[in-house]
Amino acid sequence: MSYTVGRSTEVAQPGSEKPGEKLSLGVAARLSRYLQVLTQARKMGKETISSQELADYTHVNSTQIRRDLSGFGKFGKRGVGYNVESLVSQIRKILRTSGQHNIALFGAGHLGTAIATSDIFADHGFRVVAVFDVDRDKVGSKIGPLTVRHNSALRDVVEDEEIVVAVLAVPSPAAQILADELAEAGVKIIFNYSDALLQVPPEVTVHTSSPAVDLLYALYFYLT
Amino acid sequence: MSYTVGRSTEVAQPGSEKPGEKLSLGVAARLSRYLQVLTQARKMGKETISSQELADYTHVNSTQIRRDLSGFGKFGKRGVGYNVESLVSQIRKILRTSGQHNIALFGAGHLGTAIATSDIFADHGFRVVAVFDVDRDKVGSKIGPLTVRHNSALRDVVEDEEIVVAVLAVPSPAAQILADELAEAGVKIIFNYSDALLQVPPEVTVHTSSPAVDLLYALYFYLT
DNA sequence: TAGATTGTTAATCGATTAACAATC
DNA sequence: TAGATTGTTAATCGATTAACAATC
Repeated sequence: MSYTVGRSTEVAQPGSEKPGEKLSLGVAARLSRYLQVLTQARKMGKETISSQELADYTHVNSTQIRRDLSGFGKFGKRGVGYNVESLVSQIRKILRTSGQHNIALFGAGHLGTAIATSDIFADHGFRVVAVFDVDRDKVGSKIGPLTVRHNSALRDVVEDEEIVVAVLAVPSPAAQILADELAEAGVKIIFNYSDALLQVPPEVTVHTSSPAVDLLYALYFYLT
Repeated sequence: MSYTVGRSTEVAQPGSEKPGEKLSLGVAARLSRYLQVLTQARKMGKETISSQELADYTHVNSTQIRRDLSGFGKFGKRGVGYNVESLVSQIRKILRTSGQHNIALFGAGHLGTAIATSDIFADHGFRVVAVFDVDRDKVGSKIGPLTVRHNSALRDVVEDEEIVVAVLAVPSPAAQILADELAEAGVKIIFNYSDALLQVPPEVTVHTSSPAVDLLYALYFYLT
């Protein structure tokens, strides 16, 4: 941790987040959120967007949005707003996620099929390159352009395709075993759709999807 | 809505979040997060949990967790931790979401089927009471115990079942039309799985699921 | 008792916001 | 030019954390 040095010697530049420094959790979370709305807006053919519009969709204060963005450069045009297309690529650059990322999907049931055939991941530069299942009846069948493989091929595929992200759409009892194998194989991020509480080594990050909890949160603000 | 009264007459008690006051966004979000982990832990048969364990799973600082909780009462036992079962019900009480809530699901495709047959919602007190689709081939078929109905029955069902929450697992082009009808029918919370940017009246809250954006966020911290 | 973990304090740090000049 | 919206300041507020006594 050496930012004491960075701080003291650094001269603040006009648009001045220090490029070497990690974004704070809050900033990274908000930038991701802007990106979500911008991607949707782009898909709907919107060309420019104001900080106020972004605020309406994200529920983040408009001043904060302008502040977050202006830390990295002057992306907007006064009196007009931000160009959607260019802001998308700027934020992706800031989040260092401009490239394509290969992901492996586990579980070829309803949820797995829904994920593999939707473009929610594709829109953000993620490509599902392999689908796995343990059910011999499913192995060999097709989901879109992909052929379902057996879990036992996991290790090879993760290596060959340089897979960093795995998505688990499997029943809870299967999730922990799979998490162990994935960590072992070198996967760094596990996106968990099951309700298992996964134990993983420190270098692996687990993100558990929990729509019901998001709903509880929304419901609280409706009820009060 | 009568908490103005509650506010002015209230005297701050020892563990003293004023019961009449709304939680801040941050506190409500964190409490929801604890609830998620606690629910998983309970399912796995865990009886007590320490603030440190909760911190490991939620990535929230353990001091903050103790602080958040102690604002509402003394729920823990020194030297032991928190009782999982009782903490779940305490937090649900604080979030005022102890009851059962009926939800309507739109879209009987792969995603809709996955949602209807999983217990991710049921575990948190949400019950899917109706599934809708526009496809005449699907209408009348069964998903678990539920019969798929045509969207045209929306209004009646929302009224009869007092539905406040709708989940949209439909293609993007259908989402906005549905959102309009739902707002009209009195639904207050729309959980959107499509990538449409929904316009709704101010009394309606939209929450758009975006796993890819969550992944981008996780990826940023892996890459840096 | 000894060890563990809570509840709480006090100090710091970062997030948030209103306001407005700059400028498209 | 007139209207709109950004970029930025300055002031406030709430979140975060380390530390430790209380106590199970």
